[in-house]
Amino acid sequence: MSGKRSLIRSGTTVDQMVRAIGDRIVTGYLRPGEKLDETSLAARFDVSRTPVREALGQLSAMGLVERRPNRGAIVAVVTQEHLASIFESMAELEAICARFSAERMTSNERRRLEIEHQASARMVQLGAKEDYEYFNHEFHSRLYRGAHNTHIHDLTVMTRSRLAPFRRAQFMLPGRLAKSWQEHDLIVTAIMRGDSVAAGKAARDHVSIVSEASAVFAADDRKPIRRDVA
Amino acid sequence: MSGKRSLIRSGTTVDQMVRAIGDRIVTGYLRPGEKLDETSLAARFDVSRTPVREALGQLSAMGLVERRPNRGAIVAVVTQEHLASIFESMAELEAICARFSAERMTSNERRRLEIEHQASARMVQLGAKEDYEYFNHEFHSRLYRGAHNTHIHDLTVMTRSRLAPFRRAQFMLPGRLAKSWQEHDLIVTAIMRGDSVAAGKAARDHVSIVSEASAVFAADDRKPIRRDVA
DNA sequence: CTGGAGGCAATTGCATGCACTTTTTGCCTT
DNA sequence: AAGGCAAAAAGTGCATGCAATTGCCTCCAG
Repeated sequence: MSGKRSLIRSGTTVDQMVRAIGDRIVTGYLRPGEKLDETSLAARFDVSRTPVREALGQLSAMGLVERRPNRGAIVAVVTQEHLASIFESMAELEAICARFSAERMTSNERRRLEIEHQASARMVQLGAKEDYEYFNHEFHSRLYRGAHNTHIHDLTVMTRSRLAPFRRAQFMLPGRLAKSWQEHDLIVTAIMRGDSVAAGKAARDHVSIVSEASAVFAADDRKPIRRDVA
Repeated sequence: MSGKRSLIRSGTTVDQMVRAIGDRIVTGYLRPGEKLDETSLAARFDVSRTPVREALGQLSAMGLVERRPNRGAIVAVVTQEHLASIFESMAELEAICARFSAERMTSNERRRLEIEHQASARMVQLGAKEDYEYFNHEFHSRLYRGAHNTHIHDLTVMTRSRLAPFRRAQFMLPGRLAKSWQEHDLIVTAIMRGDSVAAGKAARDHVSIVSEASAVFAADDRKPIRRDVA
């Protein structure tokens, strides 16, 4: 190989591959079921097959990629049933995070949560889906961190990444933006008054609704269209 | 390299390495902090460095191994704080599994759970720690499966494997065996009568107690003794 | 036309080689 | 004797090569 691959940020080549391929899966650019050819990927990213292979192995360990011995790797394909189980897990995990957050967030964390949440109200008014999506992501991350439990945090983030391809389109549903904000509001209120039970319930309900909203789109998502790899 | 490595069961070489190294970590044969030298491991298992590298990468993705770029891999070392967070997560996960189990187990599953649980009472009477440990493991696995949620199952099993090195010695504590059985009994009873709330609480409490029991030994566990790799 | 056997191309799996980074060792200076 | 520096040793990271497996295509028999 020749030219030093530029762009893509630091870390070892393997890490870059994990991020690069993982991103493409999580963002839905690579569809479930799509073939991940080592040679093409290597060529596409201008590296040898070795780091690509290692990356695929790690992604497989994370559940984003499915590997059939001697038969190549594909983007993990989840059955409707498995997807439901992930969503349900997500609801429970978020409930735990919210519950712990209500009990453990520092006053600083509570303040920030409230402020950012209020700020996101503006995005709703403007109907700025993209921006709200960002706020939404941040909002949930705050809950995960606010639980002050590293392992739960990791599990939750991991689970969220597995859902990412399926929940992307959720804010396309009319009125979903405002509803989402109101659901967040319930969570925030509960957390602010330290009501862990209410916070947990609100968070669980929130995810359940997202789950249903996403199910609408999941139906469309089962044509593993073959597109150029990258 | 020469002789076909025999023994260790099938799958690709990488999978074998993942299992072999993972087992040694989970069973405590390799201690947290211990260096995992690619070359030695490769020599020990009579394979080249490549599959060992891939295995280490996957184990790292699973959290069992820690990888410092250019500086080798070590068995993941968890701080007392992180360990506590894993135990706490475990308690929550088990609570979820027990709760779902109470709601969803088939009558067959309930029957088997009860039967095996009663059978394990005999191990307690005999003080057969090893045997009880096996029953214990099975018991919890039943709960995980009984939840009828693949993803929760996976998360829970994963989390359990991370705790394995630290909870090995729990049954060494005098009287722990009988106490453990009684705690199981609470869980079983609640599940049998479909009381999900009680089942969840009983499971959470059970793990919390194990957590404390293990903490006693965790203190001893911080001499990352260097022993021969395998 | 269907089903299957055989061979070929494509792709994976593992081994090896080389470059680069980190760590160690031994010498020199203060 | 302690500290620092430099060169060597060790070990990781990636590329490449080769054997083995799979999947496909063709061709032939029924």
